[in-house]
Amino acid sequence: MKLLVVDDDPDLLALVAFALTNAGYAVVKAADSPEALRLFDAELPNLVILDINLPSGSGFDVCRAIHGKSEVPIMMLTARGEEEDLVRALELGADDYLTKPFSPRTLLARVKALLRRAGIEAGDTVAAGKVSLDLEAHTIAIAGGAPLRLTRLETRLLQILVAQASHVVSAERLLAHVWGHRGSGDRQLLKQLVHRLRQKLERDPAGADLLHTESGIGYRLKP
Amino acid sequence: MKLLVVDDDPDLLALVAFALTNAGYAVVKAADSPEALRLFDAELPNLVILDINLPSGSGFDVCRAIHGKSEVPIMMLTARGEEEDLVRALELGADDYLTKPFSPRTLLARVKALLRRAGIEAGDTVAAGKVSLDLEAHTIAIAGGAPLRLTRLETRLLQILVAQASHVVSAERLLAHVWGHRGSGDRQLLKQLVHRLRQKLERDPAGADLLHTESGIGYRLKP
DNA sequence: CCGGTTCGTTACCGACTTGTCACCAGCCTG
DNA sequence: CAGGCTGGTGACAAGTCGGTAACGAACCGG
Repeated sequence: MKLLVVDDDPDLLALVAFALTNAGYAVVKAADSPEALRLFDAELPNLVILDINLPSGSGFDVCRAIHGKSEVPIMMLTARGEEEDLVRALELGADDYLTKPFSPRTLLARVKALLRRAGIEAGDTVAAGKVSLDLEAHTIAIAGGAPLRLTRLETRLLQILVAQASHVVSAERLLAHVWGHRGSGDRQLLKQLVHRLRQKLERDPAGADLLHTESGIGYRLKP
Repeated sequence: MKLLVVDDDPDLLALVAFALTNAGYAVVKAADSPEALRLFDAELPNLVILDINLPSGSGFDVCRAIHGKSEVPIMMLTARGEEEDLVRALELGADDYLTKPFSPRTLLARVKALLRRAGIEAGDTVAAGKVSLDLEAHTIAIAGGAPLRLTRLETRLLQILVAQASHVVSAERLLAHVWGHRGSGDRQLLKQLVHRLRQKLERDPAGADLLHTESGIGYRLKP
């Protein structure tokens, strides 16, 4: 998840970037509007945090330019008592705003909310023991071996199994997570999916006995 | 990229300035020849668009003066049936001309051509590995090879792929970025665009296998 | 107006994915 | 032991996905 932060105040810029980096986001920093636009094109961030008070009042221009070329959500930073600017910014396409001063915690909460509202999900990797599941690339790597390609259903199945690593997950829950509340009695689907997944995993010797059957209950991933 | 437009007709001046601004150029406007020369010195534009019919017939003077002090390309605007003036202007150092009336589209094409010919392209480029994408000229150069011309959609597609180089970009996100459809299921557009882009890239041997398919997920650019 | 380019649309093909059925083996219970 | 349950396996059909070709509309530049 990549964020672009634009502010001409170096201290605030560093503070915001620090807070966001700590929260696990990749942060790109810009200090003026030409740099902001250049970095926006080059990095295509998932969200933009923009100070309304850029030198030469060009915060609006940046907002308009970005909103015109992309649907990326934009969060404006404003000083207290600038309601007019705020309204103008929202008209120009900003999606949320934050009044200075603000706490890093508030910033983080708003950023998360905005990302969720925009339907942009993190889609990172999940790991447990020697298995590492990449939800975005739909691959799994076992003990540092070459990544295996997974299908959509296989990825969903492994997602919950890795998350509950070394705990049994009931067939019901697996069915609900992979297929949604569909044919909840349909064990055959699960049987087949597990079968096919095992075949795929056995191509990597280290992954041969990862998937354990707990008879009458469900399945378990042994990491 | 900064352009100086000189015309004594306020309507035409505004129209031309609007078209060029919309295309992303910075535009400086002048209504008469003293102002033109003053602004030329002050702003040092990359290209001058000059009406031949300035009051007191001084369009030629401006042309000569500018051509004498700089190598900047000059485009003259002429009314129909002023061939003599045209020849004189070209002798005085004008590089191209447009006959009024002209469409904004034509103007833009000629301006771009002139800038390219003069070798002062904007150079708003994004790079990743051996590929270098020029967002303004709509060209891509691979491993230092000759630039390939791209269409608008191809450029937008490559922009996001280059920005996320060697990471998978989901079909959803590509669709959203190129067409603006949020979550629209229209994959056929993407299929076609990728197909056409691959054909174009294969004309450069170094670019033959840049675009990788990640089945069920999206595409990836291997730099 | 003409020729070229760009782009959306439809259609078809092959490969992969997924749902479904059939069958088998093991286990438990009456 | 019969019958029912569970889980594993193979096979097949339907659906989906990606690549390719071809047509045509819209647009642009001359």
